[in-house]
Amino acid sequence: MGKEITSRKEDYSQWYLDVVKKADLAENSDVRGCMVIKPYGYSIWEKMQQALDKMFKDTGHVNAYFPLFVPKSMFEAEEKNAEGFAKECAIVTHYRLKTDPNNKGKLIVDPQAELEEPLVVRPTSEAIIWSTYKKWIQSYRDLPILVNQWANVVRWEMRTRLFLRTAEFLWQEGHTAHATQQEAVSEAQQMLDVYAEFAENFMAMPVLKGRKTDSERFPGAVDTLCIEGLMQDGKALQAGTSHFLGQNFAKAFDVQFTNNEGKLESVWGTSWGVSTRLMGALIMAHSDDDGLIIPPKLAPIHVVIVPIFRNEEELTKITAKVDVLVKELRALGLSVKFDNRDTHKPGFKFAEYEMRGVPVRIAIGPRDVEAGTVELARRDTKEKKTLPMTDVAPGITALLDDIQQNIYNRALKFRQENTTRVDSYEELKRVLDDKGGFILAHWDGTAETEAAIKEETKATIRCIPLDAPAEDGKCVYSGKPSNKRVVFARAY
RNA sequence: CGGGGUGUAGCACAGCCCGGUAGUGCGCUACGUUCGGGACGUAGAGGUCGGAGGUUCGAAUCCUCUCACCCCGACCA
Repeated sequence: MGKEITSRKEDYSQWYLDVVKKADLAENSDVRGCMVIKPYGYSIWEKMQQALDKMFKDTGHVNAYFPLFVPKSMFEAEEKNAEGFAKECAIVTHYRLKTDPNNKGKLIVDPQAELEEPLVVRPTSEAIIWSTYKKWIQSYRDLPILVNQWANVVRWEMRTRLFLRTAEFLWQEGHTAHATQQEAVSEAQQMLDVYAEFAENFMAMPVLKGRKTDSERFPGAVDTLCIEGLMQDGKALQAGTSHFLGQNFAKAFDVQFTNNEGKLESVWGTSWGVSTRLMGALIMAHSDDDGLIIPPKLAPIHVVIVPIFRNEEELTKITAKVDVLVKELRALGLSVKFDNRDTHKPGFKFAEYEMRGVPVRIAIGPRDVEAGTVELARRDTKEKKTLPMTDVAPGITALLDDIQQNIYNRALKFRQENTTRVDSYEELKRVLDDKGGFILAHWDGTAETEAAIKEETKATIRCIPLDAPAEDGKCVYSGKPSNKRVVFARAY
């Protein structure tokens, strides 16, 4: 993979969109900046949701749902948060249309129906949720609150890109409230770990866990943790964030509780989220020129069976064999599709399922029926082999595990090969232009240096890795002392 | 908001410079031959050429206005 794709970096954008289209995942909507997620794309997102939701439940969280609309005054309460999102908010100002007296059949906004107070379409839900938590929390006995919501949010970006940045997107946002700082800090850390585990185990995408710099921090947070993935064109992608909010939102929304000594204290909070952007990450981390490659753990279809037949009779014979196999595979908990359409030829189907990234394909024709065999092909390596039909079910679990592992290993190898340590600004610039990828360099810790490098190179500090070993060095830009390396990259 | 571009069939486009009443490929429909890696043939269906106005005997084509979308910047925890 990697090689062919990175050699055409300039075409990567188009290549990405091609994969989205070929795999039938999504398309641009007629609505500006918005996306239609097609059934197949959505089925992959559902698999992600299911896996994540289980992990949230396993760590003690429950789901709830809060309103789409946030009154402006409520939105403003946490100043930094409001300021950070102000530039990209959609606002509802009216609640009624009326027929246009000057233009038959058309409608106009009824000027008489202006809202007393405009409603912000949530770009994130801290405001509405913390204003609700105020009502839910009186005592330390009410804590912690560990709530997640699956929702859509709207951020009016100037430029959008399918999955990676759309005006409206689907996500989950966890919002927790705690009695102590320590507990909230641990929660933020825990959820970052959950995200990293999801990315690596399910998406087969290695990620760096780190901390954002001041300038990249979530507005209103005390600390923003993130996972950063590396895409095949050498650009970084922020794949998830987990914020320690301190008492900022509790103070802004006056959320206090009485502790077990009878004293009033402000609540500590966290929030964390991942979005349909993960679909973009999945595509850019694994796809090849033939389309998408889905890790088995997220594949809506694990195995597709394509019959090869010339007439009804042959199909009947094949179907009899396939029925047995399908039963065996489903008994193992796998999702199996038998594509017996007579409207498309086998070659067409082969290509179609490859574009869609189905991990395993089984072809069975008259020859196989005679010999009691099938042809089995794996999507990740394109390897094909013929084996006795009775061997399929016993070996399939190991095969899927192997595919999952192989995809991960490739991505990890790619990241390792595209992670570079540099000790000078010249080197940093050169690596950025020649190769891209993650660049480990010393930084003096100032926002000025960070901004200057961003201005000059378009590279940002993706994160300060949590596991960065202490190492004395000099900032590549200013020459001032630094005690560890941070990760620079150009990013999506 | 700056710079550039495009609107013609479901999709991708040609035609516009030089005005004469719309075409190609894919897709779609029917029939036949095909079917172990994206089939082929034949016959069809499908378009007020983004919108409004103007010039002209005649406008997809020229002029004016307008709307929409795309790309590059700015923006994007």
